[in-house]
Amino acid sequence: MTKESKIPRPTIERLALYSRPLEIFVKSNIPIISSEKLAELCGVNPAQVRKDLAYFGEFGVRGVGYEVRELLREIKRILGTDRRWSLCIVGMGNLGMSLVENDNFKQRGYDFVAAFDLDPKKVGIELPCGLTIQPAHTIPEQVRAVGIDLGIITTPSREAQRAAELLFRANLKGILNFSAAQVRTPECCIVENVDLSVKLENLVYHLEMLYKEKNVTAQ
Amino acid sequence: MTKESKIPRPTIERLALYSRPLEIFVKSNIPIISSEKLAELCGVNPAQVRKDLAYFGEFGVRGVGYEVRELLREIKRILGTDRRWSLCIVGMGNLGMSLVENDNFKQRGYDFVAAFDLDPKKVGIELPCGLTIQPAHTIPEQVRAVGIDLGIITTPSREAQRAAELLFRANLKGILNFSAAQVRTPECCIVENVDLSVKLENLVYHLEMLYKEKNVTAQ
DNA sequence: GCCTGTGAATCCATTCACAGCT
DNA sequence: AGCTGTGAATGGATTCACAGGC
Repeated sequence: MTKESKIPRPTIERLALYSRPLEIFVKSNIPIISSEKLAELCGVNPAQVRKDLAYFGEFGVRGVGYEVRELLREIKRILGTDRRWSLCIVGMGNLGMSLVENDNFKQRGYDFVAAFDLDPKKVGIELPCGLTIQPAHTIPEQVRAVGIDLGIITTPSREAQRAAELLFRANLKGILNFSAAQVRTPECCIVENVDLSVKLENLVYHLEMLYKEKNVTAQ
Repeated sequence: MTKESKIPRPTIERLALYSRPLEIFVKSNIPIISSEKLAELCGVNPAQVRKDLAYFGEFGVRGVGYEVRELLREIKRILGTDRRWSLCIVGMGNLGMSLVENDNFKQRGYDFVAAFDLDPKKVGIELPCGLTIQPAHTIPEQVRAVGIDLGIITTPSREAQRAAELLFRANLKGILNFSAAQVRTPECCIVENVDLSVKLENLVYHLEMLYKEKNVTAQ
C-alpha cells in the first residue's frame, strides 16, 4: 500500500549497517552526524546514505546533518527493531548452541525462548542459558503457548526442510536458515539464508583473482 | 587480465549456491541436469543460471543439459574450492568455538589450523578438535610457520579492528568478519562481513511489511 | 523437439550534480 | 558556507526471446 513496498533490498541491509556506528555515537554523546561521516564509517557513498534515508522521510537538517539520537530511533522504527522479538531455534549442534548462548542477540532485542532438536537423544538437555531442548514435533504447540516471532534453523542440511515445515505449520512467517539447503517455502513466508560456506567460497574466489592479478601463487 | 575480472558479484555467490544440489546429484548418480531444474532448486531464473555459467565457458550441451559431474568440477575450479584452504580464527567465544568444531567446513575443504584469542585467560585452553588457543600477538609468526590462507574474526566488535590488523600484519589477504564492526582494510585485502544481527534485522523488516500488507499485527 | 548460449530489452541500484534550506 | 534531498545520468544485473546445435 505504501511507497515502502518498493524500497531496494540493499537499502534495508544498509539501514541495519548504519545503526551500528550510530549506537556508538549515542553512547559517546555525539549529537550530530553528516552523511559523509556515516558513509565513511560504513564504507559506502554519501549520496547513498542520503538516498537510503530519504526513502523514509526527511530526517536531516540541510546545512547541518542528522541528529544522531533521532536518526537511530527512526531507523529502529523502520526496521522494526524498536521492540523485542522472540526466537526459537531448531537444531542444537555446535552452531545452534553458540547462538542461544550468544548475548549479542539479547542486546539487540532478540530473545531465545525455545530450543528444539529432531534427535530424541538431544531432548531434555538443559542449556546454560536456562532453556531445555524440546522435541521438534512440539514446535507448533510451543509456538502457540509461548508466543514466538521468528525461527532459526541450524540443523544439518538434510533435516532443514523438515525443520522448516514444522515452523511453517506453527504459523511462523520468518526464518533464518543457516543450513546449506534451500528451503521450499509457502508464498507468505520469508526465509533469509545464511550459508557460511558460501561466504567462504566467495572469499576464496576473490582471493584467487587477487593472486592471479599479481601473478602470485596463494601462500 | 582476464574477462573474469568483470564477473558480477552476485554470479559468484550463485555459483556456490549451484554447487549444493550438484553435490547431491553426484552422490545420487544423476548424470545430467538442465538449467531449468537447477534454477528451480536454487530459487533463481533459468536464464540466470545459463548466463552465470556462460561467463566462464560453454559447459552445457544444447538440447541436452549440463553433465552434473563435469559442471561441479568446473564450478569448483572457478571458485577455487578444488583445493583445501587453511583457516585461523581469532576470538574463541561461543561462536568461534562452534565454528572450529563444525565439521561442515572440513567437508567443504577448509581446515582450521590455529585458534587465537586476545584474552590471556583463554590462552592455553585445549579444544575438542585438538587445537590449543594461542595468544593473538603470535598470529604473524604462526601464520608464517603453519601456512594459513584465511582468517576468521569472531571477537567482540570492539576488538575486531585489532584482530584484523594482526591478520593483515601476518600478510593474510582474506578475512571473514563475524563481528558487527566495519573493519578498516588495506587496499589489497578482502574482507567478507557476516553480521548475524543484520540478517535478523532484515528478516524483521520484511516480516513487518508482510504484516502491514495484511493489516495483521505481529503475533 | 529440446535445451543451451547470448544479444537486446528491461529492470533495478548507485552515483552525480545541483537546487533548496539553515 | 555547508549539508541534505532529489531528479537525471550512469552503471549493473536480470530477464526475455530467439538463434544455434544436438
